[in-house]
Amino acid sequence: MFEPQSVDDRYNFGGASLNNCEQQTVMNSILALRRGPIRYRRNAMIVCEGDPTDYILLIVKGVIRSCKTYRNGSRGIVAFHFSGELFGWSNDPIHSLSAEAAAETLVLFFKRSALLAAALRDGRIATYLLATTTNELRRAQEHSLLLSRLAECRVATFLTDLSTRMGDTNYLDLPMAHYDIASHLGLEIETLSRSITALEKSGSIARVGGRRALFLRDRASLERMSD
Amino acid sequence: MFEPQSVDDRYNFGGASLNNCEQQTVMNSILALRRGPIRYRRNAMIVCEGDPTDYILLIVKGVIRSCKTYRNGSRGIVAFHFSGELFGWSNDPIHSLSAEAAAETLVLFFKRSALLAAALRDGRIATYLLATTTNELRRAQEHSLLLSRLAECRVATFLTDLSTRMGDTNYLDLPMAHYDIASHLGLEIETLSRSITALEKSGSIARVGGRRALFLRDRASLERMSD
DNA sequence: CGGTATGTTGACAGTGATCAAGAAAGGTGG
DNA sequence: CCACCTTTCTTGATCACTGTCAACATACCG
Repeated sequence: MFEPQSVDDRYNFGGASLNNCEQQTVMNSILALRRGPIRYRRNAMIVCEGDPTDYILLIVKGVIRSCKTYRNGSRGIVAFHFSGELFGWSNDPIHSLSAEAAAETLVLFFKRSALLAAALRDGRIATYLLATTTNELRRAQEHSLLLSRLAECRVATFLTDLSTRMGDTNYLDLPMAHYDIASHLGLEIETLSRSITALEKSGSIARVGGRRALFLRDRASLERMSD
Repeated sequence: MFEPQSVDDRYNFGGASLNNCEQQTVMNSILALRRGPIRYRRNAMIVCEGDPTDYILLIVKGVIRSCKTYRNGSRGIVAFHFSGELFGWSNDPIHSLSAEAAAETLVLFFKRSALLAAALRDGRIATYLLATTTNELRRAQEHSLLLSRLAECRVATFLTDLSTRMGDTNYLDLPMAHYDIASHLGLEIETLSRSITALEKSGSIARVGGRRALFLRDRASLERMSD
């Protein structure tokens, strides 16, 4: 099941509040507990709502959507997670959300109990986990604010945030499907499509090539919509 | 400025993943660092967006709204915080959100640097902070899901959640103004008012007395809307 | 007892959802 | 490499939900 592979310091644990040296030490302590990686194909279920919270995930490569499925089959996407992000920490014994591969994805696993024990022993590990969770919280808060705004603004903000998060070039190759983006933004895909078209017509963005790639032509105007 | 008062174990640090005994120890360590409490009148600004994140807050009594103010003066409310909740932890040097009293409120303060130092020294303290932050994250996630649903459903869910959070009786004296609830739910106050009226007409809730108190007459039907 | 802040109700407009059709991209097998 | 099929995306027409504007009612506060 698990296929170990060499782990080097390419792994970036995004945004902890420790200094680099400490972060390195913490990272090594944590990585010593790893299992995996495992590869998932697009749309594969990685963690299901209701599964025990025995493992924490670290994304090596790809994109995961964290989502909830309603009775009627519709899906709400709480967040996307990218390479280098650690998530799935919980206080409860079972997951309240599913984690699914939004694209081809490679994932490392960490036993929750081992991490917790390490955290109690070494405050730096706990502090590191606290920092990543605090980051995620802030993202969730900003996202909930976003959902009260107009469709075009939600899309513009999503695009600039995504671009920043993925390396800050103005060429943006959307790694997930439109229907995933739409769910995440609380929109239908038709509205998402229309919003993209509107941004294109206003000159803020341009479609590139045949695939779902975009060029952020006027980032300032996109960001102006987000205030 | 700070008016120390006796601190006893009435303070409940809501939802940590430590056992009771450990939680008690941690609580005492944390409380030893307290400053305050300070009293705030309704609508008073406690922390302003952009303020340094030097202090963490513990609500002794009352309700705080965590919110963002836009250029046009409108306000988005990310969350409400109640008695016993600790919040305001951040990775950044400045707050991204304001904290304002949504009702008469009493607050204790903790120096962030002292808490962080204590957390690095004692993994249980860090783990405790991690648990409260994880709770807050989960709430924020569920809230963002809620915002994609119909107005009446948002209101129904808000009411049952609030009732549960405030002690689980079916009499619910709303501690904050309707306009705060509306902002929190991404609605206008007119829509909130209409939704409450609709829930009342359907028999799920009833208004009580002259003040903003409600009786959850059919909790099951309210919860059925939330799936 | 007024005066202000807050909440309710109605009429109408605007945004986004839904339904429907078609176009483009990606994958598969010949 | 092309034909064919499926999945994903785009566009249009219509409808429902919520926002906006306006008037009024009620609670709150000196």
